[in-house]
Amino acid sequence: MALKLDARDVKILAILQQEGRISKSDLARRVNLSNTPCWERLQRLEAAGIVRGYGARIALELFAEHVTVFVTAELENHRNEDFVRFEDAVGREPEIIGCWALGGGLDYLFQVVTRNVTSYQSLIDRMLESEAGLKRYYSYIVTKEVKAGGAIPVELFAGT
Amino acid sequence: MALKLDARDVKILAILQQEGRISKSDLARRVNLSNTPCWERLQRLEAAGIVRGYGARIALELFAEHVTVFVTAELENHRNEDFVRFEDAVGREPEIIGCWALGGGLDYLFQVVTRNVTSYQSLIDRMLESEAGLKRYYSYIVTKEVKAGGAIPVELFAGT
DNA sequence: GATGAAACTGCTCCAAG
DNA sequence: CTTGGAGCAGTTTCATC
Repeated sequence: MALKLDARDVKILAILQQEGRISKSDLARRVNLSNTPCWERLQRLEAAGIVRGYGARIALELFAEHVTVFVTAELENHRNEDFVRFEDAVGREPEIIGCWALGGGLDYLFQVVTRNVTSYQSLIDRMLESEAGLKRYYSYIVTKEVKAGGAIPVELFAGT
Repeated sequence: MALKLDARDVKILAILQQEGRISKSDLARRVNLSNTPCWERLQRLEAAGIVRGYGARIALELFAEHVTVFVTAELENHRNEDFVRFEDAVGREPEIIGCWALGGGLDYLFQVVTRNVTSYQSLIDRMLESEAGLKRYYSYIVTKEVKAGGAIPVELFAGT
């Protein structure tokens, strides 16, 4: 690991995950530090890339019909270049908002957010016709988001 | 849908998803608006709950060993109260950072971030022994995050 | 919608303990 | 690590076009 974090650093991360636009003086108060050292800690965390950036959480359901689909994928071949090609294809599709390589029988799981099942099917057709190397896939349509944007439980990793 | 958004609102959302801590005057410049009307739009978006909040993106891999696991779950029973009980159990576990109800044969998919496979197994044991109603599950260990924290492609939903 | 400005709050850096 | 503060930048509200 690049950096050793103490409990205060971890608390800073936990707060920022939930309240990314908190003012730095409020943040300092929340971790029982004065302004300056808290600011320096945050600088270090950002410089080290541990805080990768900040983003707004958007409630898409409030202004647009859409579908979320999880897809398990198996590739035709399993040479290194096949994985690279598939991952490039995934990177080029903005509707694929997450993708994970898996151990075991399946190669990948990815998450699609798109307008409707028709546009979902277009995406899959594009993946099949391109050189992505997708062999078999299975689609799981999401009917309800039970828990989303759940923060990483950074507290679990304090002092590791 | 609660609110009608025009192309500028959507652009504001797209920018805020990626740069949640951008200053409001910079944001105004980016959408070719002056300070005041841009600020009013953002107020409306936040008040309507479309901007749900802001959060830092954390690079956990830079400071802690951890495992990510996706789990498909099937419940013992399928009465309304069974779903409620399971979803409550999910809500109580901070290591479960995402959970989606699925159409088709499987009931749920959820995502776990935890220290190691031992702590993952503890979580599953806890779910099995509790009244969550978990019958069958399958674990997919993540070996690589190919694409994560991918923003919702809000541009797709402009003018809907 | 644009502009300009006033009053305020917060940020960044620095000095001194 | 603390406090205090100087100078600056960003925020929010207002009045005017």
